[in-house]
Amino acid sequence: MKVNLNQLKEEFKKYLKRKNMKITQSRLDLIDLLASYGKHFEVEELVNWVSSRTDRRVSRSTIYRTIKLLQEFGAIKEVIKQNNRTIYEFVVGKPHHDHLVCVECGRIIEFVNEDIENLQDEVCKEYDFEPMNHRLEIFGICSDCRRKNI
Amino acid sequence: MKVNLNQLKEEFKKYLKRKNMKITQSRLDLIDLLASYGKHFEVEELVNWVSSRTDRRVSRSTIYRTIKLLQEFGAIKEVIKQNNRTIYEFVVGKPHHDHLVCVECGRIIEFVNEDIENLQDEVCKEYDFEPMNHRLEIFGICSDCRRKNI
DNA sequence: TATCTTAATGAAAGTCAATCTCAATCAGCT
DNA sequence: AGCTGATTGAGATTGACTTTCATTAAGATA
Repeated sequence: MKVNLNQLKEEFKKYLKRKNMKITQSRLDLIDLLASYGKHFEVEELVNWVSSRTDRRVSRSTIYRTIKLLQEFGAIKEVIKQNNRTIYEFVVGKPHHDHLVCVECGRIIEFVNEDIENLQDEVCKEYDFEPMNHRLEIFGICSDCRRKNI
Repeated sequence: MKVNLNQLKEEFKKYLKRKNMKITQSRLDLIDLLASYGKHFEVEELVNWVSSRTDRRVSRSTIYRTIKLLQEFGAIKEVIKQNNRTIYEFVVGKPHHDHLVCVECGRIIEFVNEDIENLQDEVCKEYDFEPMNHRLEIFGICSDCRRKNI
């Protein structure tokens, strides 16, 4: 999936201006870093990865703060919440999808299902509820782990 | 929704025996307490509530340990994970359902939708994934809060 | 029923993700 | 270039949850 990073950053700059926030190097760097990380991540994992790079140093505090900001902006999402851990995903350029999570090996399988999305919208209408986002996690055992357990 | 508490406790006793665990007063008490609490709860909330009762004292540790046990047994479920908080529900005697969560007032609306369940099963088959449980949270603004904001 | 073995319990300490504090720094307006 | 207020980083703090370990209780056995 190709993401136009420059375009994304321009939109983020506009977003920051709208909120009277400043366009800082750390914030723009974090977008590059996240885009190049290219997989599901936990914040502490990202903190370690970023601090291991000599070219771009961003503190733990700023990473946490920027993650929150990028979430509001819509570039990343909390996709799995399990065992006091939060797994995020950089979602720019990806269609909405949900996740199968193997409780044995931790494998994460993404799936797209329009029908489920539509049914959710219907439910929301029924309850006069305005959805902002949602998270569907299906926990279970993946095929590999089932084979191993036989 | 009527729950046959005695029957539930008998099943729980069998479950404990199967696992070579002991049938203790605290464990049985917790089932009564949860059944009488009758709403979504957080563990700390439960700890406070239980410790405010003079008739049944159960320690924080035991509550946490028993909550985990009852989850494995299937009597309670983690239904909402948000902001480092976990909201549980006593699910005995209730059909499977999912939740709309108002991010403004915290209201939780339960809904049942067979079609969504069936589609999830199809997705799992497609990926040869054996589902154990799932959680669908739809975050948004409820009708009351939208009215207030106008 | 008394004894014995082992699991369960409670209190307190520990863990860990996440947030907060505050002095120093930087963005960006004038 | 100077000014103002937002941002940053380092470390302290919070809060949910877990672990430790000495004491207690379950429940099997005699």
